[in-house]
Amino acid sequence: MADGMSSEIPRSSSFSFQSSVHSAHVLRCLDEQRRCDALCDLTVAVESRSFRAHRAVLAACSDYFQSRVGSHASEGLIITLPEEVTVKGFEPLLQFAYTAKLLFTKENILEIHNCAAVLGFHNLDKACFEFLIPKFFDKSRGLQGTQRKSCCRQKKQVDISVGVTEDDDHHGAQPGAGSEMALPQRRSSEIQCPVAEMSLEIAESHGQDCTEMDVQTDYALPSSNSSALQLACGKDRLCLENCGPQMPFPSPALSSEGCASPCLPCTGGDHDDSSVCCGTRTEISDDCVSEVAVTADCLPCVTTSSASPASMAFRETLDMACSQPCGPAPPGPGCCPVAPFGDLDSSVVVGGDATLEPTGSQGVVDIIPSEAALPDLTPDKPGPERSSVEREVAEHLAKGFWSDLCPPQAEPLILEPVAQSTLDKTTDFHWLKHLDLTSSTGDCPFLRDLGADEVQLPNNEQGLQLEKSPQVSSLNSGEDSDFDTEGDSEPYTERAQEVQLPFPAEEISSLSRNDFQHLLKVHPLTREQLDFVHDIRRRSKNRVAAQRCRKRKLDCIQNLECEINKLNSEKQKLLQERNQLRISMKETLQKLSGLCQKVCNETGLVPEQLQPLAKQSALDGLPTATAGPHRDSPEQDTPTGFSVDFCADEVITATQQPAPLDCGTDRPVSVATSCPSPELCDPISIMGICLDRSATCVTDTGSFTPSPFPNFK
DNA sequence: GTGTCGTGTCATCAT
DNA sequence: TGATGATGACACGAC
Repeated sequence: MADGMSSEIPRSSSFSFQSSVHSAHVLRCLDEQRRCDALCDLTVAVESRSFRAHRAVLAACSDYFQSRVGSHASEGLIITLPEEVTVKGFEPLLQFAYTAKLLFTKENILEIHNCAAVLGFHNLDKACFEFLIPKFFDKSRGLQGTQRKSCCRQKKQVDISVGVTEDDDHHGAQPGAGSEMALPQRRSSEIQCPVAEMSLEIAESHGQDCTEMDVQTDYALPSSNSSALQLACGKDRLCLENCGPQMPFPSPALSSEGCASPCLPCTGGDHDDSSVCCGTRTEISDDCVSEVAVTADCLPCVTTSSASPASMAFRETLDMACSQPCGPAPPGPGCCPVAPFGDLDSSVVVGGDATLEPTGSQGVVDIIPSEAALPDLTPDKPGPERSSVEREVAEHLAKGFWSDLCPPQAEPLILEPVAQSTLDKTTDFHWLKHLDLTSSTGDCPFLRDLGADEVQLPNNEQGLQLEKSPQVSSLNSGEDSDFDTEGDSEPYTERAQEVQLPFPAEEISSLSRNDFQHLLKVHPLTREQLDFVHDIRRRSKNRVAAQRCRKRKLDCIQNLECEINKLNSEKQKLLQERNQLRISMKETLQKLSGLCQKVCNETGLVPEQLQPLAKQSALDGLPTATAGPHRDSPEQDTPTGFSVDFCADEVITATQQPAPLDCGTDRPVSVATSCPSPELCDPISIMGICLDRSATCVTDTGSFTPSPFPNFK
């Protein structure tokens, strides 16, 4: 952790894990190929440098590239990036596209951010600025007893409750004391919090003084790698404002407790003066004089309250990004998987060598998803079908955020003794128990993104009452609800009434395993009731599993279709390349033929006489660049005499190809392309080939080898 | 009437 | 050993 931090998204399902491993492997291979310039079909020109890459990779994670390469099928595509994109900012993004790891430091973080905005790296905001930061705060849950304040109050400053680091062990050991007590020590220490770094960068860019850095947050952010960040953020005051005024809260409890996601998409409503829709608001100080708002998703929306040149420039950059087409990215803006390939384990490495120098100006950085920029997230536009991968990621995001944002103590469950003790062991989304989602499950941005609106939570009117914490583990399947349709629930309800269940039938399938067992313990059931309960539960689980399975199948089919298209385009490109090589070879042979004829005319020799001459020249030690190891083998003493094995062993020799070379087949291509370079080849031998073959080659316009894949054209 | 599609259910296997 | 998830197969209803 000398200069970076990393965070990975945990995987909760075997499918997701396997996919991530596969994706990671594929990406590693692609990255290797990119470094070797293998199969690269795209050249990206940035400033004075050029980067070779695979268009599919870049298009997969960048709206800009998707729009650019989508309409270009020609080979050798060269994309010159806008001036706003710098090498400094683009190179980490390119690495991010292949490795899902973003390496950035204080020096280049803003450039990366700008480039990401311009290029539409819609994953970065979620992967880094929205996802990583809360993850860093994970261990701050240890101080849940400390101060928690509403994030939706008018004054958006709440003291952060982080402190697991050694530093905070000293300063934050006082429960309830909050971070304010430790602020003096924190301010002068090194900062490694990326948000704080960004804020400082912006503040410094404004060239204004900031005598006090207030780092405040509204909640304890989750973090899996928090030491350095906590050290940093614990030394600053970071305000992560997450609740927009139009963000309805699931319950009054949540409203008061400040439960929201840092990347909540806009659900509609007007934007008030704060422009805080549902993004992450990083407030450095109260008296900041400038605000820079950046959308959390691919399309930034800038609201600048000052005319600071730096902020204006930043805004212009982001405005340009706004103009970039988001493209028909499958997940759509704002709902992209965290990693470029969605299922990849998203690791974001944060360079942490920055030092907090409280000399910057006051600045407010709002990371706000604009409503206009998130059309797909509006309720009236449900958007495309979410893949299981996206669902997994969103669930993780939701789990990571909401579980921390909604403290368990806020709404204790009736089943609390068992549920809480086994909370971490279960695989269901028990974290949702801490939420009061009775108002609308769509209030969770991640789940709403997945169509969780369709989930109807149990409406307990009898039996066991879980008034404020209904079980919604059925959200595990997203929109799949065990009783999502009245037609399905009626038979259960009727049957439940028949067997006189002491609790709602809905809970049978909605409860987690431990809760369910506890429920059975609490309510002694008859054999009939027990059978019914188990049957309901089994079928419900299986129904959900079947839905997931089918979704996965569809996703696989879609992925395969994309793969086929990709391979098709790749094949077309290779065919064109081969055709050009053939044309080039023909031209070369024609030139050689002409030269040979000229030599013959001048010397009065016939072409056949040149063959022994060439042979003798070679045997006499006439310089040939790459004489093959078996050059002196008697096999070369053939009537044709001229060998092309000087290029490489794998090159087909003339003796091994007694039949006349047909330029319309792969053989000439093999000869031509196997030769490292013309100057490395024996010109006399080439001339011999030319003499032997030119008659048949020069008139051939070339023909393609029949494809082994008839459908791939 | 028939084919297709979506969905639920069962059986089976793996974890 | 039981619970759970994944998945193939089948049935059924809607269109």
